[in-house]
Amino acid sequence: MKLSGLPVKTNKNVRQFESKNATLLQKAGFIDQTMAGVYAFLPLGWRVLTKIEQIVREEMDRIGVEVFMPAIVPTKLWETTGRLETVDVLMKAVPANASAALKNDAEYVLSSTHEEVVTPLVMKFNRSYRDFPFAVYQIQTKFRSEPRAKSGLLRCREFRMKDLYSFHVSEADLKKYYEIVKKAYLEVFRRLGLGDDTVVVLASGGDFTKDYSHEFQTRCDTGEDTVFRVPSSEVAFNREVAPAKAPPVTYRDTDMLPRKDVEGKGIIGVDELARFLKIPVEKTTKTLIFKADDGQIIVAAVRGGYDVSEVKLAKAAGVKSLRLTDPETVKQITGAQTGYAGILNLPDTVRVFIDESVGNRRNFETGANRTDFHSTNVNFGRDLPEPGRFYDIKVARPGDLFPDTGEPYEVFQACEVGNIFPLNTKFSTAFGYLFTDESGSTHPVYMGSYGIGTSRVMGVIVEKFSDDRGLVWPRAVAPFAAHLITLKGAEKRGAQVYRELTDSGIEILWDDREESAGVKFSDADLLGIPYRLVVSPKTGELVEIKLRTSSASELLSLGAVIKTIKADKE
RNA sequence: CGGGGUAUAGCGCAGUUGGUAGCGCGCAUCGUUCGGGACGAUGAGGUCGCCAGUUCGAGUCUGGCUACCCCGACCA
Repeated sequence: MKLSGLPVKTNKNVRQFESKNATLLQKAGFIDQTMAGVYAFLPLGWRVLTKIEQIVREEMDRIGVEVFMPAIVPTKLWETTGRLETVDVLMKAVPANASAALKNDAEYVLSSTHEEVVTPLVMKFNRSYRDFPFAVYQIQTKFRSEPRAKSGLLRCREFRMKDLYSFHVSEADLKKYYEIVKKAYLEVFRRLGLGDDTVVVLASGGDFTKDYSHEFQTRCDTGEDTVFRVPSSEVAFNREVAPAKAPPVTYRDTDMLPRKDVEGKGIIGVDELARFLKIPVEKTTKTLIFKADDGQIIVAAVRGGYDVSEVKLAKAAGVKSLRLTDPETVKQITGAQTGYAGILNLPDTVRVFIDESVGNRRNFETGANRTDFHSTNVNFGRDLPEPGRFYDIKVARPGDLFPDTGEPYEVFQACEVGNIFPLNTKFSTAFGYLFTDESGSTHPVYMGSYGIGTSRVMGVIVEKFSDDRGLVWPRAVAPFAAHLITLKGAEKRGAQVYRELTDSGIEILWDDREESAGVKFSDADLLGIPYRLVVSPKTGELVEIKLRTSSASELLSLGAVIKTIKADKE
């Protein structure tokens, strides 16, 4: 392809965004922002995305069959599963004006995922145990009304995703296939050049399952997830579910001191409180009061500096969901206004969950359950009974220990590039998808769903591989294998080299513009194509070849250049 | 959803106490350059986000809205 033919130019002066991918991809003319979280893919960007998706397609074709489902679907399907009301990023398409409404006043869901489409689809055809297992996948545009789109391609409202759905007669068969998908995904990320930095992470199963789901997380400082990896094993957790043991407190109190109730009006929040009481934060206790979906009141306490994990707390309490209670309920339960809740003198009617980080401390602080007052030098066994058991209901933080082995976690930021879910029978039950077994009786179908965010992967690759001069594409996803620059005085030779390279099957981008050498070189760096070839009056019958990742170039014959580039293919 | 910032030429930005709008890049024409974002000359290009208001007069002041960017997500 000739660069002069591209209807897109690089832009020397684009705005600096926080994320490299947003800045560089726009500077190099790979994408263009239409609105927050919505981008047009320009010729070079589209080629990259297509390459990423082709790799995904090749690996998915080994374990499933490609289909293409609609993006706008009837709201009824989402009513059937109850998710029309619960998925908080779901968007609708509605008539834009009165005359459109007059002709067709229907509302449609803009799909954010396709369980609601694929389940009724495949149940039309597959009802016998003989039809199972099977899996279908698609690569498609998805819509999610993110409250805050950000970081270029990493968090979009409209984005590209590969979604695979599998169907099974038993949970055991689903689990077997689930492991096959896991392997296929790791192969995808290896081929995309992300293999060394992508780990399988245990995450919350959400509504679908009590078990963990699995996320594929790529190390990336711009990523929004925090991964807690156990150094001595392959186990890693998303922060939201990482089991955590707090490190021992660092202050040393040996004797119990007399308990004091200290007036501290308006002192709310552990940092302010610790300063006010002149005690370390780790001596304070944070107490939160929740109401479960079934109405029961749940009091949760963690050591100061920690946050309560609603996911862990809900699991420990055996409830579906939790919400912080309103100030009036707080007052009823603690007898104090919001801000002074503690674990002393709580009524028997509430369930109390005390995190293990609260234990093993002498003379700690807790809210006095009395407006304006905080209790200090509190001790279990004296001021309140030793709890029957301590829980793990805190959000893990760096420095925490993996409870099973006691070793500190390795903690890093990462970006979720893939996610696999055992759906079990949630959707088959909602849609009444039953299969008939050998004996003629019917059972719900077991399902799994598996996603890879292909446009997000493109952003992650930029975050990881770019440098201060521009993009650096791994060979497998680069828009072209080589970038040919012809300098003034070598136009004829350049055209000949271009033709021969093209004929040899190498994907080549030819900068045939009448620009200065400097512009061409810096654009070549910016576009980040793996090989740079230069033909100039100086190179004669030879061609200069240089890797984007290296500063050393060499002069080779055209034949040797072709050989070198071809030999490097994956 | 809460907080902060921004909105002026295709892009990035400046614009003083309110007085009729500017720079750089890019674009067009000509000339000189040509292995690391070259230079000179000339030129085109703007309802200053939208709606109200104050004023003789608003890019500038006031109110409202919208969009974009950043930070934070009920933390007792």
